[in-house]
Amino acid sequence: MALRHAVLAALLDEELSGYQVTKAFAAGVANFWHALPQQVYAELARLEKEGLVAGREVVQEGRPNKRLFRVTGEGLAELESFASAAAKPAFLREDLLVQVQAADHLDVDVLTERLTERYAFAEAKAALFEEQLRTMRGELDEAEFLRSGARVGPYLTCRRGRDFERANRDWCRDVMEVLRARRAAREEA
Amino acid sequence: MALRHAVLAALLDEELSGYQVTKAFAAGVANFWHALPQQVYAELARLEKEGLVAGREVVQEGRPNKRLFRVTGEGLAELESFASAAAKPAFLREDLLVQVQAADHLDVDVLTERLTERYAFAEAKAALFEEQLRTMRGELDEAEFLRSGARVGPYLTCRRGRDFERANRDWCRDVMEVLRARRAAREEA
DNA sequence: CGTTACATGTAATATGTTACATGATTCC
DNA sequence: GGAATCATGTAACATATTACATGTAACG
Repeated sequence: MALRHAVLAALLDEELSGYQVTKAFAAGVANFWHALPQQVYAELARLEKEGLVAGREVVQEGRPNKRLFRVTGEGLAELESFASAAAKPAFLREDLLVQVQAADHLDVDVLTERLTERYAFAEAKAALFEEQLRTMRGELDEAEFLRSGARVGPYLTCRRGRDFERANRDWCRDVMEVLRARRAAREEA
Repeated sequence: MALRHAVLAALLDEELSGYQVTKAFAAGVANFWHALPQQVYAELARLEKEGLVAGREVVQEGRPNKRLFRVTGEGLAELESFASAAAKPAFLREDLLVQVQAADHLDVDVLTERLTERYAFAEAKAALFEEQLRTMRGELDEAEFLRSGARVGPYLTCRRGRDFERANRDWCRDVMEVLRARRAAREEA
């Protein structure tokens, strides 16, 4: 049970609907956790039943009504106890790394396609995170924001996401270069 | 179904027992995939039934007998078709990021403990990967190995693992410094 | 007039985790 | 004498994915 904590953390600073939490998991939060809409809705229902979040109906016109959730005192206590326990080590799962692991047995052109796609994806995601960071900073420069900004948690995790995607991008570039050079060497021989 | 491809990729360059594959998933392979022994044994059984790997019994004295597995032609074809399809984007799951996301609502000392633990873990893992890289390179320097080494796939994925853990380590250090400075500023006021 | 965004779920299936089970050998 | 390594699983439970279901409104 750990999705619950990711959901609680996402709801800490603002009231959000299930739909918005879902969006967060598809974008920013996805940087450290991943979940499908169905899981988010199910988890919110469970959290509400257990009193860790409280929902309120918001009637809308022109679009479906929604329910906004906020973290309760009990929810915050749950997060505190979660933070007291040792974190499980990270858990990375990347198809592309499996494919590169097998690189010596696979077609270079096919792999290069995959690496090119991932390069573009990483670049786009890094840019998105960078924009979110700019928005959070507002008018302050980074050092000043980190010193005196109201909330730095989401900023620090977002920065990790940006750097992660930058590293992915650079790695894709390097791997493509290595595969290209090895092919050139083979063709010479 | 993707664990199967991670297992196949791990078996590409050498014949391994289920136990050894398990060890690989606990160490190096864990850098891009993660699985418990039970899953590995179950997956190997399934792969063998489907003809993607072939196992052979090795009788041992002083220790239990074992079965060594190698990838078959069909197994390699399966990997090729896996590489032809677009890779799913990475999938990161890190408790500590959830905890830092909530940093502004949690106790700094508790979080610092978590960050210190993770810092040490990342450092140790990066060192382990570095050692594996040295072993793979042998006497060659990196550039030469990448140009002319027999198999570079495992090297390239291991390098990504090393850099990932180095980035984690640096991030932990930076986050602790930010939290420390903010507390100092608060205590002054 | 087709697609995307908004908004929320259920049901069936696949995958992953936890607990349990066994038993010899080597290292501290 | 106790823990770790070698070696392989089964069974029960929890979590995640895929497919399906519904309906309005804004955007191009």
